[in-house]
Amino acid sequence: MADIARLAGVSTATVSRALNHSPLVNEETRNRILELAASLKYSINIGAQNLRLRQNRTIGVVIPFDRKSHQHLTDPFLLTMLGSLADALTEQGFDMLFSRIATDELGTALAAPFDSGRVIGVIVVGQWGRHQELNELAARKVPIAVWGAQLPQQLYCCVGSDNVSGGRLATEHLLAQGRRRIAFLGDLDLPEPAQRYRGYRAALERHGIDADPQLQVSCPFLPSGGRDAVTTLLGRGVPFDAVFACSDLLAMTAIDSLRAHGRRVPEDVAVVGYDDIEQSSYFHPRLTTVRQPIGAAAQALVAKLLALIDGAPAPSVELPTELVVRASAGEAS
Amino acid sequence: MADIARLAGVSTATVSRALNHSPLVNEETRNRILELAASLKYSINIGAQNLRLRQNRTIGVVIPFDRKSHQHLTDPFLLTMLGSLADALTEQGFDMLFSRIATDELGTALAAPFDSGRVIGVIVVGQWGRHQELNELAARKVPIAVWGAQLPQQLYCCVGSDNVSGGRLATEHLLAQGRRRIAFLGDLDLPEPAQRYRGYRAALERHGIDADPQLQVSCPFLPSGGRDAVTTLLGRGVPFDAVFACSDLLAMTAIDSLRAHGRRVPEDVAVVGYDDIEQSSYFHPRLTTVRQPIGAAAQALVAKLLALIDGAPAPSVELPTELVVRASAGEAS
DNA sequence: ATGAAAGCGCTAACAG
DNA sequence: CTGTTAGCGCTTTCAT
Repeated sequence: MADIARLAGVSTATVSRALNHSPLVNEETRNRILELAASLKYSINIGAQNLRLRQNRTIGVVIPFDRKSHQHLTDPFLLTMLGSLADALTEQGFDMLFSRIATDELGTALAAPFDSGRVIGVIVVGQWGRHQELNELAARKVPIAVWGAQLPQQLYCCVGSDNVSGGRLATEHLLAQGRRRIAFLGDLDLPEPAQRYRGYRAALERHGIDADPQLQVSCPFLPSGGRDAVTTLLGRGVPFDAVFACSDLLAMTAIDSLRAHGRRVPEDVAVVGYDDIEQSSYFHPRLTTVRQPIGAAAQALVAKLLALIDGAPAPSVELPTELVVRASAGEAS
Repeated sequence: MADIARLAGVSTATVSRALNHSPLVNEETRNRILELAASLKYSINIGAQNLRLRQNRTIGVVIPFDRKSHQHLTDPFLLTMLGSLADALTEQGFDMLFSRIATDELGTALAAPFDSGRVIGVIVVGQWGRHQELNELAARKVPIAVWGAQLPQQLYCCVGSDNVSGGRLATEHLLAQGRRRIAFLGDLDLPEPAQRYRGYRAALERHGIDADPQLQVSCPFLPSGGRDAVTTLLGRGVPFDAVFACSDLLAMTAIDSLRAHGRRVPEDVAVVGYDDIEQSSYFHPRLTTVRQPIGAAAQALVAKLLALIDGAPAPSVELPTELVVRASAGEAS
């Protein structure tokens, strides 16, 4: 900027004003400065500007990972969420600082980019069993919006889908297809699968069916999850004619594995997934699944976070959930 | 920092030194300051620090989008690349500033985060037909590493796979399966598909087969691409017994569409994809595809960019390409 | 071992 | 309309 001031024969203050399109500066001068800046490919140093203005238009996005298992980021649901968040943020004129943090460091590392002034708020995808740490951040007034499940005593703003009714929807559909031995795939230690399980239980109960604990198998949201779950299920020797998986990734890998074991889908085993990622529409058989509106979720997360940053209240929301009937669980009922 | 200085009864200079673990400061004083900082959840303002130190550890990552078609970021290949870049960057201790830019603005907008000092280098995923603009940036000494195809007169550092041999590999495999009418799906206006097409042509030629232009269909890397291509192909009424698609996304949506049209894969039509995204291994039929090592690619992009930033030379590289034989094109030959 | 002071690149009173 | 000056939060000589 000093260079430009010298070349234009004015003070840096004038250059600053011109660059910011202040009406105070003479049009001729402004044009001269603007041309000069363009020809030098000069662009205001945002860091210095932020420092001076005490502002910032960068939002942190964190997708945690589990140190033990989840080395790489490959779950299509998470990836799609990331893409949608990028789109939503771009649309609002914010930059996205993306980072991955190990779940066991969430408590300390999550707020670092905020405390150090790099971002003005953080979006976290998933609770990862760190409800308490997230609550502490919210209590500290760190602007934070989390994708996940609503929990009791939740201080932080949470955006999620209606997991209980999602679980109910999926199970009711399977029951309507005449299935009675419905396996449940998902990690009950995580809030979202736990709520979906409640919906699953409720639906069974409504039909007078006892839930068989042998049909519930815990598995992480990983590609190996569906495969391992099927192996476990088969190993237990319990009969089952349907599977409700807590994510489409799990559903797809389970289907692949069932097929490898000679079970036809949906004839022998009907499968319902959760998420409705794009791939579900061209997977074979096309996946029947509980739709989570990812695009809307990303928009909501951004909107909530911006509200929080503005000091406005941002109550948690549960996005409506919807069953998308395709082929993997038999025809529409 | 001023607060801490006051509370600790020292100057900000000492606080700064203590926080940076300078050996110059008395151990007792340092501990007092460190504790104070921890209890206040204080963390150095990175913006100010960067300004003063004239440094920065943020890298820009850009995934362009085509204004006309590609509204949202859903291609699993791109998403996986993004995830891998995030992992590679995190591993090296760099932050990632992610942005989406319309292809028609690449020339001007790509360097903005660099010129404004927000990032010290940029990774661009895909050339998007903007070879010239990318060259100009490189000529301007903007540190930039691009995922794409090597082209004549390329000034920028490019990391890509060996597309010609990839195309050859895929086609040879199909030929070895006895297929002779091989459709090619991909946009020849883009450098990578164009190179893969050269490999395709070379393989056909080696077997004394004339390439039928009716078998080449242009389609963008979108979910609708494979479907539309199949419709076009069927509409042309030309017989075909195989498809080589320029991405797994295209291959999968093409397979879905073929199935909808009553064609069995691989019996009636053998299909080979390109990329080897994770989903290919649990798609049905499991996809035979040309593997692009995405993780290695991300590592290479980061390494190249860091070299460039250090002022070191960073020659372009072509990563080796490999055929992964699964089920969508028949048994292994 | 610590403090005073200057300055990184920018903007906003305040004068003129 | 434009220049002077102070200061955003930090680090680093240079003194002491």
